[in-house]
Amino acid sequence: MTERGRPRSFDRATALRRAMEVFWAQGYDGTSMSDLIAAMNVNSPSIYAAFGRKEDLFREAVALYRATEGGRIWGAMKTAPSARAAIETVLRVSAEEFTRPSKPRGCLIVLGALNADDGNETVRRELQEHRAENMKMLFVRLKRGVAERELPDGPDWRAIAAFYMTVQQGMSIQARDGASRKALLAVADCAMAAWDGLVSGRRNGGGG
Amino acid sequence: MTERGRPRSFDRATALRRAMEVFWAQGYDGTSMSDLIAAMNVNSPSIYAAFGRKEDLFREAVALYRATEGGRIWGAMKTAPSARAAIETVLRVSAEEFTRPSKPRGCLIVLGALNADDGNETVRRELQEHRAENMKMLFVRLKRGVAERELPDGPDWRAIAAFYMTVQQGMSIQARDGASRKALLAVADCAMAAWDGLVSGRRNGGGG
DNA sequence: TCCTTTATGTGTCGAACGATACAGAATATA
DNA sequence: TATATTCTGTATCGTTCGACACATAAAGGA
Repeated sequence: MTERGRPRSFDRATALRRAMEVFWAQGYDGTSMSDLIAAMNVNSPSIYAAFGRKEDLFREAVALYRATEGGRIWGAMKTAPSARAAIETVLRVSAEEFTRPSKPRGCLIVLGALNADDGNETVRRELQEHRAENMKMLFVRLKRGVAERELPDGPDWRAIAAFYMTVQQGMSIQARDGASRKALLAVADCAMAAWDGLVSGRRNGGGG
Repeated sequence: MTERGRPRSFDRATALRRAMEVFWAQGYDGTSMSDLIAAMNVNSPSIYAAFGRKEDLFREAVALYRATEGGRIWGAMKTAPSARAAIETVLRVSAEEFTRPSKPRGCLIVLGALNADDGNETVRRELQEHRAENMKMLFVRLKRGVAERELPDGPDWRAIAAFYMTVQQGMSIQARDGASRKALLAVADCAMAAWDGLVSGRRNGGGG
């Protein structure tokens, strides 16, 4: 009852990682089966046998991305000593991951499928749900800070979570456009400059 | 020497506007000639005769977008009474435009062509240049504030311009994901909460 | 009226798309 | 060795893609 039949001639994990990188660089629609065949170095019948349809392969690539890159970015949500440190770390690690040499720039979850096409509606909605989960994670971390008396109860924490999520997502576009790691870290610093004002409830400064 | 030949049976400006909306909603790659034929209510040979290739039509649609939507968003850069007001207005008008009912959500310049495909490299690079122009416009407005003694000379204005550009671009993704107008306006407010700290040179607040 | 010019609708081109049929090769089990 | 099972490479399916040939229709100018 071990493995019957002809053994697989390629390493499934390696092929999946290569597929992930292609999807990451070119998006779901922008990646053709020809691209995958070339990158994975596996012929199409073997791809279909091992991973199912293109949509299934993409889903598995997204899962791998979330387990690796995503883990590096969002891991701080659980390990950081404070809500503020958690958010700052997410932004700073994002800046680093989005500009890692020899890896695609930006985030697969953000850039993978933004526009609705004929056959990508399922995939697009799934990525959208992942983005919503990330924002929720941020919101929950802030509310935890409130519950633990680390943060005050006044501010609109949902709006603040949306703000930092917006910055983190915008960084993907900046990275795609060639922004340097240093530039993205500076953007993260600017975003954190809003923290004190947001926490203290002063939504707008009075400068002019 | 007036118009020779059979007159055009459709209104060119109307057809272009409809093409713009389809590109806006679905992106360059996500929009097929069939989609355009249906939306413009014009057969393909007439489209090619009036606008050239799909790429040319997209370029003209982008120009129309920049002249209309783009003008509403970025017009404040020249009319606002201060650099701060200019940026705040850009963000707030973006929030409104990106969530206008019966129009596609988000920004065509940001969402139109993010991923590299086979034949969209030119289009992608042009949108990227438009995004860079917008950031430069923001930067120039800030430097003008410095030159006019409205703003101090110390801060890293390039980083600050990149920050607000990142927020504005991130708002496109939020809008695509269904964020309400109110939510996006709150994000804009949060971004403006960073202003005083950024201008005064305190990059990070000390909270914790 | 006849000719030139321009636009239209039908139909279709070659290429690329995602997805498989099929026969043969390589393994475990009987 | 024989059989069942699984994977591999070749070749191709039907569809859709962007783009265009062609004949015809509708206008102005001679």
